[in-house]
Amino acid sequence: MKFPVLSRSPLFSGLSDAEIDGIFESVNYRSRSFPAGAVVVIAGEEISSVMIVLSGSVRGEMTDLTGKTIKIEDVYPPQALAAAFIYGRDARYPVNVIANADTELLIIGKSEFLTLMNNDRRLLLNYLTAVCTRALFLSDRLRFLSFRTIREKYAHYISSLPGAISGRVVNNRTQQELADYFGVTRPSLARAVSEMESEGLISVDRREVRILDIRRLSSLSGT
Amino acid sequence: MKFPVLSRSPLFSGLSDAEIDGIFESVNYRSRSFPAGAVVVIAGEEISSVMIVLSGSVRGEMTDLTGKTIKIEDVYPPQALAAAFIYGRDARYPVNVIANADTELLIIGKSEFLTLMNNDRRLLLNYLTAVCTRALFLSDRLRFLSFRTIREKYAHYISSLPGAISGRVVNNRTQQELADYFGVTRPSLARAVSEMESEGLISVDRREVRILDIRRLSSLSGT
DNA sequence: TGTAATTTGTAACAAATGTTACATTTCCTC
DNA sequence: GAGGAAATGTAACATTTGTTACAAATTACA
Repeated sequence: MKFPVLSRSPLFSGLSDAEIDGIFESVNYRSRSFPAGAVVVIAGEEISSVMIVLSGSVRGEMTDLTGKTIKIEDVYPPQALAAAFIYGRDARYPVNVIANADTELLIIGKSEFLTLMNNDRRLLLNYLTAVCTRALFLSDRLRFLSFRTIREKYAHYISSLPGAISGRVVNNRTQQELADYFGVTRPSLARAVSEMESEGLISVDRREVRILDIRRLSSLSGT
Repeated sequence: MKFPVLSRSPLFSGLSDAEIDGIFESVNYRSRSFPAGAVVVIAGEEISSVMIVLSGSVRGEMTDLTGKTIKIEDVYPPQALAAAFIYGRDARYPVNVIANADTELLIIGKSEFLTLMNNDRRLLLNYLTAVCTRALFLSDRLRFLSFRTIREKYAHYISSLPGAISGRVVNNRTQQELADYFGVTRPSLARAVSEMESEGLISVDRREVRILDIRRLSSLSGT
């Protein structure tokens, strides 16, 4: 295979190795190597192609006006860069992308990739699944972040777990995980939960949470 | 035309009326009418088709455990319901959907619609553009909501406006709009901005904001 | 089963934001 | 230019969350 790593890429899932190879016979592509530390793309640059990490890894980084940087996330093979944004209106990279190590990228033009999807229904569905799943994820995160108080977030979270109607749910996340998910600190979450418990809204035993006062609990998550 | 309203749908943009009609000759679809107040879908229901509002309108609504509802948004013709979520893994409607008035919906199966996109590159690009643009929007909102303080949000917002490097930007939003965008109250935003001004970080004159102390301003938006 | 690592509970204080209310300024339209 | 609407500035106080620190409980696993 030309790019063996692609056989475990969700984008090419369902395609045989031979089929993947076949694609790269017919399509225009190029690969580029970047030494460790090299700038791959600059934030604000137009997204004109699909870029897939073949080896090494890259990181997304934000730069403020003084040049200080904040790392956002790492991208490893065989993931694509900013996959969910590619075909957006005036799509631009939201962050700088820097090579963590010696890295090789596979680059396919947007329009070329569109043709590929047009020709292979599986590829199309794979990409659509990736983008839509990302939108679902972002939308879900947004919902929790837009609740004002921690009580609201927690009430909503508990209410959305399976079994909420029966009044008994199982929460399989640690306080820390949940706090990160909500975008708050762990002690603040613990305090909010413990207050709700002492007010008789819920009762918590390990991972099991019982909903004692549905009405008051709900009046938190709905305003 | 069978569904004249579709000619001004972004999803069918670039297609002639005759072409749109042609599509509905060949594809399996159905339309359903709902009287005002009828439940169109229930939150959690699997998304199995593309649903486009042809006439009337529907609203997304969340229900808490006691049955109290919160309106999320209205969907008018010729918009589709939960368009960005359709092909997501285990995609389900995030909210209840209720008809505001007598409403007619055009319903096309997911797989049927996939075939349509497979057969028409313009349709495919239109849909991809819609989904990716939505992902960009959600990601942008998320960025601002995940900054802890209002100062951070504001500093980041100002820094992202064109002209920030020159130290002089134009903010075309009202305080109220910006406060909503940040998910905070207007007086709180006003206070934060006025404090930053009195500390010599920025100076504000109407819509023009001057960045006076880049270093300290940046130390806010990056941690 | 015992021990170390992880997770949770809690407290006191600081910081940030929300709430409410009202005065002032700017903008729009006639 | 006058008048009303919209937007902004500001203040006092309540509420919420963050921060830091430490003890207790639980879990993982040797």
